[in-house]
Amino acid sequence: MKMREFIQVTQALADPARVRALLALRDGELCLCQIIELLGLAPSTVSRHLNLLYQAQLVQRRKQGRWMYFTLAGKTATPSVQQAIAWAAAALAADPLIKQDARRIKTLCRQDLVELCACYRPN
Amino acid sequence: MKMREFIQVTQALADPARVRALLALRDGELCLCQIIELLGLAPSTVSRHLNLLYQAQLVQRRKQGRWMYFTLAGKTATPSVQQAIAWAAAALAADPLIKQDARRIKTLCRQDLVELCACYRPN
DNA sequence: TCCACACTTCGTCAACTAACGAATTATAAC
DNA sequence: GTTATAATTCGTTAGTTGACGAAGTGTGGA
Repeated sequence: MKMREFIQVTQALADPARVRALLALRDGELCLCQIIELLGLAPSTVSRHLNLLYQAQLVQRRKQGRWMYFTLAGKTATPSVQQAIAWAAAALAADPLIKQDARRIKTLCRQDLVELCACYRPN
Repeated sequence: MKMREFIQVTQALADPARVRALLALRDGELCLCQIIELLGLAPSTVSRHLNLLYQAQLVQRRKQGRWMYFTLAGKTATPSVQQAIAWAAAALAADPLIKQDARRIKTLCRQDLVELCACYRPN
């Protein structure tokens, strides 16, 4: 790993919203709108955050219809990136906010995607 | 580790100069003036960088006379911090700049401290 | 006591970042 | 096609960061 990539990873991990989004993916794939709901930030802001995580190779993404799904970077990522994710997860395992997020994600996953996306829209 | 501490660590690691300074300490203690010489930055800048590393618990420091010595955080640090250092060292083991630094440090350590401090001072 | 000097703190400036909303793109439904 | 909508891009604004030099602090030597 070159310095440039290393800094990209550490910078990506140097923002609470991005770290929350990253660790929210531990239990599997999430749609962008679910992460928007979780973080409570503007869609454009969350989109930008996830793009930074993607640039840093920390997450993978796939587009399905109108939805963009994200997962943690798996075997495709370099060992250094995988270790970074493992470190973040271990370091923050006991963090109250992260634990609360984990609970909220379970609820979010039970909701219909169309309904969920509608709730952050300002009608 | 709480979110706040985690972000403090990732932010500290999100700057090339600070990462270089941190990894320069792998082979043992260094004086601030040696790190100034290594990085080629203004003393005030380097002092601030090392203070951020100290705040993040990544390094320890001790004052001896006029000199301030830094070492990597050892057993005093939390496991998460130790793992962060180990990750950074492993991830950047092959980085050209870090390898070059390691060579330069060997030279720096052979120089007299008084002489070395003198060479970054103007005239 | 005075000076030299290693380091730190402070003020300043330029560059970067995160947030938002508005406008745009792309896809699905009608 | 036309419309609705999930997501992205762009422009703006406020706050942060990294760099420097000048001034301040504290320690050791003359």
